[in-house]
Amino acid sequence: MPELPEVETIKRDLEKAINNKNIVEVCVFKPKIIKEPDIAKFKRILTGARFLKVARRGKLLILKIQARNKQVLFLTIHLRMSGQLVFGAKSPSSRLCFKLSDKKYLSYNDQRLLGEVRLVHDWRKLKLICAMGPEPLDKTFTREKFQKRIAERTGKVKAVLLDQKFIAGLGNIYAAEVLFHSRINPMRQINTLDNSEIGGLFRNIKKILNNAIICRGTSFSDYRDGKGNRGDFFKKLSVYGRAGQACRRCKNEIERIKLGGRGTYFCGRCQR
DNA sequence: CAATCAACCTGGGTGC
DNA sequence: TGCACCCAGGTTGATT
Repeated sequence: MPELPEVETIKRDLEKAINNKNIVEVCVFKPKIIKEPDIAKFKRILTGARFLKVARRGKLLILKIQARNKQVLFLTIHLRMSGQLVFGAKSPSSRLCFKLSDKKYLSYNDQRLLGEVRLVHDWRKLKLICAMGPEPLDKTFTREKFQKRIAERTGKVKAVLLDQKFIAGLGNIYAAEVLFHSRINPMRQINTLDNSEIGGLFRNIKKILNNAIICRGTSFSDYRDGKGNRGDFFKKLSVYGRAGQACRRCKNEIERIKLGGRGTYFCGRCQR
């Protein structure tokens, strides 16, 4: 479900909502999503702990916490396909729920149970984080670095964009949108891109992710922000989910194919 | 190796 | 109504 703009939106919402609040009670409804061997210990450590900060790396949410014994820990949450982290009321689809000191609830909802919650001393040591590519919106992620990374890769351009080791945070929606705006066919081998195509791809990654954050993400079906609301970027989608509809640029029919097991949308006339 | 596929899950939609 | 598919913002590991 959530890609970088959605996770960033949740991060910003939660930062305002839960910072400096204490956890009064921890309810675990589906232990499966908690990737810790001892659920009782997980609950024990978190009960009475305080939220200090919310951060994001790629699609991973990182909640900095201080336990009762003053030890600093990190609750990491990967929402995968259908996870939601919502502040406010209790939810019937809740899998894990924190009752906070202001009597409100922070609820982790996840219809498909594919999400992962961990409690760690150092989030930087997580395998997922160690393997993760650069943050696309970071100032240190330059066109030169992007070009260099492309030069050492092979395979279809869309598959590379989806690879979190190549770049962190792009998913199926934004990879499709970035390729449309860059006028590159998703099936192109990445080593056939010329300099101007690489430049366009680089600029569009930053531009589209930034625009999507401004719109508070894309709610296609079940994405919700930290307050339980939908995101507005779906109104701006050019290709994702638009199979059979007219290309906004050339009026050709948008195609849908399967690439790397994922639904892939593109305009066969605009994207070469 | 690159590409494909199944697995992890639940639930909504569609067509017979 | 029922049933048998197909689909879904992700990731990983096995196989060809």
